[in-house]
Amino acid sequence: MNPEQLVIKRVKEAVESLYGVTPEGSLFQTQATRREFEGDITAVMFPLLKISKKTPEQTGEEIGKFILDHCVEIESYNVVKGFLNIKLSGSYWMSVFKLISSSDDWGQQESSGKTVMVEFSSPNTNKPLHLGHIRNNLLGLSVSRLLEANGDKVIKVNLVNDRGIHICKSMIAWQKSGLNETPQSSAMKGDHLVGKYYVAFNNILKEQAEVIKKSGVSAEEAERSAPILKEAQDMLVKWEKGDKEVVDLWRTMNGWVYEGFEKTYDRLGVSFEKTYYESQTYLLGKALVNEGLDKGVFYKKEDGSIWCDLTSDGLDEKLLLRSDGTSVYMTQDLGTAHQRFSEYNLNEHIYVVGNEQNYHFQVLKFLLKKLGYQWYDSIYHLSYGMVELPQGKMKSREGTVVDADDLIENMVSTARETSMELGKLESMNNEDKESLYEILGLGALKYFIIKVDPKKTMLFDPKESIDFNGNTGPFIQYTHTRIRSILRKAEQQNLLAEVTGALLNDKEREIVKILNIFPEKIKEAAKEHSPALIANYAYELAKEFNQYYHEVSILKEEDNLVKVQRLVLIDTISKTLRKAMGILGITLPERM
RNA sequence: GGUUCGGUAGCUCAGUUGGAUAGAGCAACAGCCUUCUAAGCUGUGGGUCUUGGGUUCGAAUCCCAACCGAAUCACCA
Repeated sequence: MNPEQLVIKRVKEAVESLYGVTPEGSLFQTQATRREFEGDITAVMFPLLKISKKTPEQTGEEIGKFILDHCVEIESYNVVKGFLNIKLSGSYWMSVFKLISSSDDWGQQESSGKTVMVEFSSPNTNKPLHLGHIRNNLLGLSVSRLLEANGDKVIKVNLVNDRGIHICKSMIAWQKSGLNETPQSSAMKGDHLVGKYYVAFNNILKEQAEVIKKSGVSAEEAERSAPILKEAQDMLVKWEKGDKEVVDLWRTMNGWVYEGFEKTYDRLGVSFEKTYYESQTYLLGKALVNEGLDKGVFYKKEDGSIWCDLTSDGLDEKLLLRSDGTSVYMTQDLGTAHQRFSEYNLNEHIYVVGNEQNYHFQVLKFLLKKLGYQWYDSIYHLSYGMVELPQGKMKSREGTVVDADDLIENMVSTARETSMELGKLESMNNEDKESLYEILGLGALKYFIIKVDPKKTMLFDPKESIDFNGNTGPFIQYTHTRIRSILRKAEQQNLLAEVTGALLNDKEREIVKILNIFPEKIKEAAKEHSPALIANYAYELAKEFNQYYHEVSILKEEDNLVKVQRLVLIDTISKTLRKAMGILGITLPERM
């Protein structure tokens, strides 16, 4: 039984026996005892005063004495103001320790029977991934793993925006260059090559607009009437008609982008069970709109466009089909949601999408509700904040966008430099070294981003991100290597790790307490959809171990029973760290 | 203007059923390596938890209002 549950049960028994009443459960409140006081669990007396009709101190004393006399699990108690601090017995904690250390996958929850779809990444195919996408991908990945740890079946999906005017822009610029560049001929990663032409398009557009502006029209009007934009629009029309030449080029250039994305995904450790392409889904949803029209929840304007009036819900009117009958973004999202809920038996559908689309998802849920689909409430928009730089927002026009591949490369280089400075890897071959730098660089990047609450706008300071000290991924990785190093030496000495029942000291007891809350932490984090909670947990555990490491010696401990039991403890810590960091997609190395 | 989300140490962030003297990291300063890996540990300084009301035995946390900041409210996606 959990310490909290145990204490609540015992306090309840005490209240019943002492005061002859059975109060409602909400009156029993516990919390972990603060460090400055002696004890493990603290029962709060204030809510019980109306029953005891005594002062907080007297109530605490009476209940404390009662449970001390009647329960073997309680070792001692003390009362401070209205707080009854209860210290549980060594044998109680020993039984907890045995339970945890004997688990082969501590923290993992049993199957919930739930199926959850997580959509994330969702890139456009006209330019490479940037820092914002990294936050999206890391969140999607870690939330997926978190839910799996929580016992859910997770289906990771990607919805690639592979069609539209933006990709036509890259195509036009590529055609106009006449260079026939390919990733092979240019030795560029495919997504970067296509991105280069997207930039080229915008440069030509700007030039043309400048010229037109001289004839006295506004800057906006000038851009709109630039010939190259017309060409892109014409190309989109051709694409929609299935023009062979255009479609072929579109396929080729998108193919380059996918090859490039694949490399970035691989490096990040991101994968999907299924990838959807907008070119195949953008017509979905029209039937649903007609359905809504029939049901009278949507309406048609004189020009033929179809809308939904959400003003009574505090929102605006929303367009669902254009007057020419073509669909908009929302139409497609209605369609894909419907398709997915029909195809899979989903208990939840999570969309990892930036908070600039909060309104969109709010509307989406209202529309589905109006259409009468019960599952509208199973949609969860995991809305995350923007990533800002010290100089402010990333702006592609000002060239302040942090490219994903560059960033990863920088982090790995920093790991390489730091490792070489410290010089602890002489015995390692080059291949192993390189893969270690990869693990460290990516660990630093991932942890840096995941540790902050998803919904908060976060600041990405490059200087801070390459600091591998303090609350960072490499700190936790380092902690792990320390443990592994001890365990390797223990193996060489043929020491058998074993729970011997040797008395746990204060620090060890503290560590067992932290290990013990890991399953709860996973449940809580899953409920909140927040991998950040797991990151903070891993940090707390790692910090606790490092203090322990400095306090006691493990291999030099003279009492063999204590020594071999400590090996079990640190092994359990290392496994728990691996589990926690594994949820975040971070690998813990054997040495560094 | 409407909607949504934020405001905690110089900086970046924890603090989630309301609980004791609000915690970490970075930066600054002072210590600790013939020792199981110093990417570590210990200590010092640093706070009107944006402001003002309210509820409560008790509020960073809940309610109301104001202020500041972000996003969004397209026949774009």
